[in-house]
Amino acid sequence: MPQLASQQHCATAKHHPTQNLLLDALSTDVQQRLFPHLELVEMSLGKVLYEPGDVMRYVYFPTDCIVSLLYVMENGASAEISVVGYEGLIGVALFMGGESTTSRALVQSAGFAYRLLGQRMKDEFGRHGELLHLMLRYSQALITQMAQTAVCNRHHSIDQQLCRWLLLSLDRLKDNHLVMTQELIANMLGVRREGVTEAAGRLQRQGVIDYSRGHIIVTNRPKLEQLSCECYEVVKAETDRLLPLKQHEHTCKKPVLPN
Amino acid sequence: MPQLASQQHCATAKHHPTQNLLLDALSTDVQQRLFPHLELVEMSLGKVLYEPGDVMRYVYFPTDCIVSLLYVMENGASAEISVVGYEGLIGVALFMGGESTTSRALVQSAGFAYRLLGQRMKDEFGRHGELLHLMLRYSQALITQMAQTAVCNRHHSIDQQLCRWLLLSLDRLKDNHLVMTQELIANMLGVRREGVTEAAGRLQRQGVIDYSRGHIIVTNRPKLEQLSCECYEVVKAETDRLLPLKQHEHTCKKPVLPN
DNA sequence: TTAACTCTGTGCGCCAGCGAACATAAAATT
DNA sequence: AATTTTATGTTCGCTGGCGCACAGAGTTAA
Repeated sequence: MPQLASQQHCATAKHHPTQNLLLDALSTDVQQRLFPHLELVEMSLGKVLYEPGDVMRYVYFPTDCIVSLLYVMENGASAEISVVGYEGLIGVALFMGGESTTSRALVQSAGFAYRLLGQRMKDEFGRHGELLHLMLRYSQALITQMAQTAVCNRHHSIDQQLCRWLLLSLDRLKDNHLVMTQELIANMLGVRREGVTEAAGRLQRQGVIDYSRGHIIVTNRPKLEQLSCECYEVVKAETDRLLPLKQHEHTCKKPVLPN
Repeated sequence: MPQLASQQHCATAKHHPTQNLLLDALSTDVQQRLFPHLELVEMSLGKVLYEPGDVMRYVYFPTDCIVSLLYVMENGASAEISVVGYEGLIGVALFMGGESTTSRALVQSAGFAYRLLGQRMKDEFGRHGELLHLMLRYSQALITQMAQTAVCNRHHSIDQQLCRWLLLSLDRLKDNHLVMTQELIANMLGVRREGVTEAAGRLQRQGVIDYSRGHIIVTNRPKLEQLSCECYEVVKAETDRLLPLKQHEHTCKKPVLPN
């Protein structure tokens, strides 16, 4: 009964490594070697994957969660450096060689991820480099995102940055629905909560988003993109260039996508 | 006459690849394969190594110049993402796999660098990976610098940022003397020229620096470090951790170094 | 139902940094 | 020596974002 088997497969395949774009982009050869070593883990909101200086043991490949890399200053204030979802991985420091970073990795939107022992990944690098080259390209995309975050922090208004941030998050979610308080967004952007309240209020009045108590729904994505600064588009374009694998429509995504 | 030979060596070795810390850190084995392919090039102030999107052919290993990686926005405003001197290289995108970046590389302080054809570098990667691993570690240090730039742009005053910037530049120079107009510093920091004038004035009055028409001399480095935000120290500490090779005192450097 | 708590809204005074306009002063050019 | 160019200094009004304080309003717990 292949039909039933298939169904069963579908059931267990509610989670599958290929839901992560990087894992999906690998050749079946590499996949077959690697996938047996992947471990599905639940990523609950607020979970800390690593703290600054922690020696990382695993790299994480999100399937449907979002993780923020953020830096926490001495006085406790914080700023998000970059954001990672099903298109990427957490833990580049493991193969970059540093083993740890100065930032903290925090689950920003709950879901799941596959994790892989750092050593296994390095072992695979030795084989013939396909995995390594993919990881490096992803790293460059991440670098681009960090660079643009720096630019955005310097030059753009909270309103623009909120738009950028919403778009980045949206791209990593299945639908237009974001579970996130203004307080948390403020932490990510490194601004006051009140600033986010005002910016969000303006977006609401313009009919771009709908929100209440920790739930944000984007109702007009084209407008959101228009209101955002160039930073979102720069990062997106460069990421697409570096990792031309995004065809794979994540799930039932984007009822309101342009182009 | 080894004495004379040594002298002569010194003369031609006014420029030598090992003046770059990364090249210096390689095993003699790798050095012997690589150095013959290095080409000494002059890096004049304002020279552009690459523009956003340019396909890079060479990687550059500075010996005594400083290069800024900066992003130029649609409206022409700019922001420095990171800064590279004799401790690093320009062109990580070449081996990361992207071949190009969204940023521009601009010579900020004139001097020299050795350049290497990208393909040669990749060829060496295949041999046994020592070069690759070093490059990756450096890349992570660069990532740290970018991340911290983002944080700094968000949270710190122009005064603090100027201190950070001066320290970063100073670390890459032979002496305490910086050739740089306030206008250019403003471009790097992504702020107004007037803002830099005021901040520099305050530093001058505090006896930390001495400047006039494009020349800045740091007279009290400890004070400068004290006035800087944490960002400088974070980057420095992490870079030292990732690349423990800096022993090699560049030249006649740091008459006013603490610790 | 009441009470405690969490999330959002709003108003205040404050200040860093902006943009613009202009002043001085030190090179560089003639 | 006179003139132009380049670098720095200063002022002024404006505004975005900050810190603070507090007021609803929705949610959860008792």
